[in-house]
Amino acid sequence: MQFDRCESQCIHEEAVAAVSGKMLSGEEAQSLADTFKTLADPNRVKIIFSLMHQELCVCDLAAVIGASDSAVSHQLRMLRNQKLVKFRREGKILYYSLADEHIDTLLKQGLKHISHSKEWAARFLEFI
Amino acid sequence: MQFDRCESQCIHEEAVAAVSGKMLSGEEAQSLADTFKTLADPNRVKIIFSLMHQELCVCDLAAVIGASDSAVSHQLRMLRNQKLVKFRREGKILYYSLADEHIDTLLKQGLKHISHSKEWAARFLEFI
DNA sequence: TGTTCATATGAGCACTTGTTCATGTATTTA
DNA sequence: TAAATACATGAACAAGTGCTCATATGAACA
Repeated sequence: MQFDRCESQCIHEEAVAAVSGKMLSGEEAQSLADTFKTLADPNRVKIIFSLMHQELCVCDLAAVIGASDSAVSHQLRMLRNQKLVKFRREGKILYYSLADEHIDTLLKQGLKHISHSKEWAARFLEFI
Repeated sequence: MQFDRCESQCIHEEAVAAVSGKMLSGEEAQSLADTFKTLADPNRVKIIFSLMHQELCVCDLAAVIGASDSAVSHQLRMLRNQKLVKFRREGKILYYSLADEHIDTLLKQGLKHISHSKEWAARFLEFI
């Protein structure tokens, strides 16, 4: 492949070749990164965490996480684009909920990693 | 609680109270966000993905993901700080590997979410 | 129809992120 | 000890993010 593009002398050629053969494409890595990026903000984490318990409208979410309606609406757009949440309309009110159960698992897996270093994380894993 | 801080009129009070009682603190939400933020970059995703297959040194990683040694080193620091990777020294060379098996699961869970909309993701889930 | 309310959206701005480039550090080897 | 190698780090800068504020949309109701 393009070993010549590498600037270093220390390459283990077989290892590099083996892993390169299985590597994600740039676009694939970007998609995965975008998925995690969606959960890479404390307010969005709080939104997902809230919706794990029950569906909520925009201003309920704003009240729960302590942000403005507008800020929450902006974040919800991102969560919608990444298909992490869905909504149903009832008159003027939009009720948001998680798009599927994988989101739930994804957040729990994050908590599981944190529980290695922080005690509080283990507590949440018991109750959700 | 601090319902008076909310700017809206549409609050479902019981729902907000119920969820508020279980809500993550700001610090806790930040820790969770930081965990996901660590995987929110395509080059870091590629690094983790590489290390799922085998341990690699810094310049191997640079060759595999197509970035400079320096860029990779900067990213590895972040992955180290968040305890996603560990390393062992052998002479001048540092061999990096995943810190534990939860990282593996975390990335797979991301792939599982993507596989809802992208076919390629399902293929990776079969082989890793 | 006009008003109100719940939510969405665009512009603008402070802050953050990821890279490059130059330099520093630690280990091996001459 | 001096030079070379593998990696780390700091500064600096372009690009991206998340908020606020002002405005738009769309549904209900008088």
